[in-house]
Amino acid sequence: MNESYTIGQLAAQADVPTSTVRYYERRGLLRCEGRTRGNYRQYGEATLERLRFIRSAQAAGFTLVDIRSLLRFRDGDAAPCRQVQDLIAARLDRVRQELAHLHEVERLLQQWLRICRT
Amino acid sequence: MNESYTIGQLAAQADVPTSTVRYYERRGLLRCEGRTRGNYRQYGEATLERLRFIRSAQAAGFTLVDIRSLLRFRDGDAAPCRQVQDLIAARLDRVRQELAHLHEVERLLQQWLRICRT
DNA sequence: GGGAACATTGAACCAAGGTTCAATCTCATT
DNA sequence: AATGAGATTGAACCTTGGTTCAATGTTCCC
Repeated sequence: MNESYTIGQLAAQADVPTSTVRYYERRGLLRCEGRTRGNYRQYGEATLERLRFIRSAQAAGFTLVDIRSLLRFRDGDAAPCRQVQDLIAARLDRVRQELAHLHEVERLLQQWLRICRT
Repeated sequence: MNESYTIGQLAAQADVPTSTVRYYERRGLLRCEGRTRGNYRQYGEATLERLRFIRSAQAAGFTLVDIRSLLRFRDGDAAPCRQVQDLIAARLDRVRQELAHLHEVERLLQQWLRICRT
């Protein structure tokens, strides 16, 4: 029913500190949808969704700069998607490299542990 | 034949900038084995090996602080190894968590890519 | 209307792992 | 001896993703 959140409510819904929400605003990832008489930020559902998207993109390892690009695509319905595909494909590549590297590291650490136990 | 490297030679052998070698010294990971008349740092094989060890431990994801502990063990032949085992085991745990997370991310990105291509 | 809880701002600060700078000195080669 | 490459130092700066601070203003509930 409630059409609008304060920054604290928004932050709580997305499980983020309010300081982080302001930080994202500084970085151009979020904007508040309005201000109250007392100059408090006001947000709606769309921004909550946007904030959750940011967090999942971060969890997928995108930088805030890349996330800004992802969001620009998400905003401009007419964008060619090509750039976004490239971003995602590049990230997927990196993830696969990291996976390979971590498998190597796992092997190495197991070996160190065996050596260390003797 | 050459028993001794300058900082630049050492750095080149390990493929690290000289600034990084000095930084490791500041952080207590390396010490130079002597100084020339002109106050240039002098290093031997042991330090080169040590530097290479630092780089591989970093590649395995240890922080410089943890590497300092690993090195302390490596230095003191009599140390109980227990601490080092714990460090390695902890890192191995983290690596396995990261692997699981990255597999999840890989799945997610593939899905995004499929969506994006439609 | 009073007090707690929450919001505002810009600026400074943090961790990690380095890099860059300025001014000066040393080393190897010609 | 001169020149250029490489070394010395401490201090300041960088990036990324935030957090903390101080001083002040607003809202909500009793």
